[in-house]
Amino acid sequence: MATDHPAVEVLSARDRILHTAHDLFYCDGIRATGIDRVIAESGVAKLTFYRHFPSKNDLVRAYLDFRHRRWMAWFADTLARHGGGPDALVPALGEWLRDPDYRGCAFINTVGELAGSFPEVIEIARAHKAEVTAAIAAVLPASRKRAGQAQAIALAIDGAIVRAQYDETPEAALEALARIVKALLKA
Amino acid sequence: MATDHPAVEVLSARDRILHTAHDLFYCDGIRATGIDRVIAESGVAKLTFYRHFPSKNDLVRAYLDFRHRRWMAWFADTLARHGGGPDALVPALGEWLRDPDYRGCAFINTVGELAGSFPEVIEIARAHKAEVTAAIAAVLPASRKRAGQAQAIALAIDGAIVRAQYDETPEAALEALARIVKALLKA
DNA sequence: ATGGGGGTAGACAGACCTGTCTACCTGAGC
DNA sequence: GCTCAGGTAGACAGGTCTGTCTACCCCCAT
Repeated sequence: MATDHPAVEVLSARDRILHTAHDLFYCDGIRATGIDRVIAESGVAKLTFYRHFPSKNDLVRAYLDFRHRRWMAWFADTLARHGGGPDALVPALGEWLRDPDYRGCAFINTVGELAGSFPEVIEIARAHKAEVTAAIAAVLPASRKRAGQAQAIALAIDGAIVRAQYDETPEAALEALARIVKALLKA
Repeated sequence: MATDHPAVEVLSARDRILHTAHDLFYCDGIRATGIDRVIAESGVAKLTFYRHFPSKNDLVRAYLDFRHRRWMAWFADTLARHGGGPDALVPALGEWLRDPDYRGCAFINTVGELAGSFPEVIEIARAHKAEVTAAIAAVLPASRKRAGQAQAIALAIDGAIVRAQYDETPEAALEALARIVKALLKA
């Protein structure tokens, strides 16, 4: 998930805010990150910030949208790099889970944090996961069971994502995930 | 997960605080719940609160410990009610995921919310999940593969827990979980 | 009967939160 | 040359957060 962006100076104010917010929200959590900090670290004036994002919730929406695009592109690319078949799934995920900046799934974390006060994030997460499931289905062999298999693998991936967040290393999660994928595709 | 407690009046101040904090933390999130609200809703004086829990993090620790005991007891009981074998797993989980007050796993949510500022919750979550995995292993048939199967099922359960949090109903998650459990135990 | 442990009520400090507002600057297009 | 869109800097309001502190009270065991 290391996606290099162009040097900060060439980005528009809006993009600088969005990149900064992404990094802070993903790493520290949304509630833990004050608007003031986003403003300070993106090197923008307060008025400029509020012109682009009238409220913090607008920024949260933009953050999740940005994250969604970036993650889907990374996922498609990484699956392709690993051959684009069913065997690409676990190694591709492994790259992410082993990233030192890994902090879990932005959507799962945001739902856990904000669903109570900002329920719209639930729908956003559901839409994201539906696209992930479709991307998984696309690498599975065509068969009557493909949709069900993709659902089950997507669920197991969510489990691996969460487990890698509190285990000391992601290896056990990857091993369990591999076992599940293998059992599902054999059945 | 509906565990009825004795009438509020007979509880000690500490227990009243703990029950109130549990309900608010679990339902609304920890950061979203101010100490003042816990104090007001548990009907206790501020000084009393701070005598029992010198800081909010102490309350968080107590909340997770309380939740852990309550959940493990509920899980053991519910597995037993469903026959205590491998086939008890999905129906037992189903009872939880279908509970109208269901809001996901307290430990997963807390890690997502607080890991950045209070890393101790990661260890607490890991210890909780290790006990859950042991409880799962206890209902599986003895075999060379039992430990690995229990790990994989525990991971799939985490996935189902998360998925049921953002899906409109938990049924798809339960179906996918059942498919995974079946495939793993056949293999 | 009296001393003290544990409780109540609530003011207060100081930090941080989101969001508004004023005043000024700069550079590109007309 | 002037206008104006879009930027900067930062004071300010009003709320909420955690945590401290004073002052009082009540019940029970010594």
